[in-house]
Amino acid sequence: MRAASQQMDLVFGALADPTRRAILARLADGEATVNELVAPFELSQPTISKHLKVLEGAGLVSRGRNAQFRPVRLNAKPLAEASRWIGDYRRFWDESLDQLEAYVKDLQAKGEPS
Amino acid sequence: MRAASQQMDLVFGALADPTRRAILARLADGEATVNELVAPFELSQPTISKHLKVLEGAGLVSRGRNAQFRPVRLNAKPLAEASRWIGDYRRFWDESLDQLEAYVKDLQAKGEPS
DNA sequence: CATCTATATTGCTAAATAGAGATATATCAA
DNA sequence: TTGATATATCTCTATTTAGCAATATAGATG
Repeated sequence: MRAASQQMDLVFGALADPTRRAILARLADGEATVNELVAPFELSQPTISKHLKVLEGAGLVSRGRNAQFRPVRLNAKPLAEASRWIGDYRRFWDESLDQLEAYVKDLQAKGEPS
Repeated sequence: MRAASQQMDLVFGALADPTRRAILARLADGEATVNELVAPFELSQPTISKHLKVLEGAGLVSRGRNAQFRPVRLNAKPLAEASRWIGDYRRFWDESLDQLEAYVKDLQAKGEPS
């Protein structure tokens, strides 16, 4: 099994490209053929196929078979891991520092809240 | 102002490297000097400095000044954006397939385009 | 079979990246 | 001032990446 950290490298690396994020956004509306994914971009078909390979390597899409089509569908599971990783930093952004300090003091004073 | 999409390229690109993720994890415990960040790795100081530049370019860390030290501290705000982006896909992983299908059917019943 | 369509693969180039060692700069301390 | 420490910058190399055009393959259809 691939180390979790390597998997994160692949997932975040895949998300680092705007074309690939746009492909995922498109796939959120349902599966698509490669040509359907090529259409909105001014990029060649081989280039999109390469992006799809990166997404597939990260586990973010999977491919089917339907005659000469290889429909692409979203597989969001790896995003759950990525979300969890980022979530560990939530306390650093969703409260101002003062509020965070107050919150921590409140925790210490009262015990476990929601 | 930098386009939001470019900012995401930088943030996800920064997170795609395990050394940089480890640096952020370390900074969650408080600010650190460059040498303190070098110590846990078998990487040279210039290499860590380069990673810090990438993190700074993504807005994920900021630098202070204290004598000859340039303390590095976490700036998690850009992670909020990244989290929001990923969050748009939450419904694809935090519900069972049956529930997802029900959700899609519900959308279709309400006339939401696919 | 011949051909058309969908997609993958190959081979290339240019640019970006991670890493190193050497050296420069800035500040402190004696 | 001299030297020590912290960090940045320069220059180089190897690897990876995004992109393209050309070509190969797989399946449908005339």
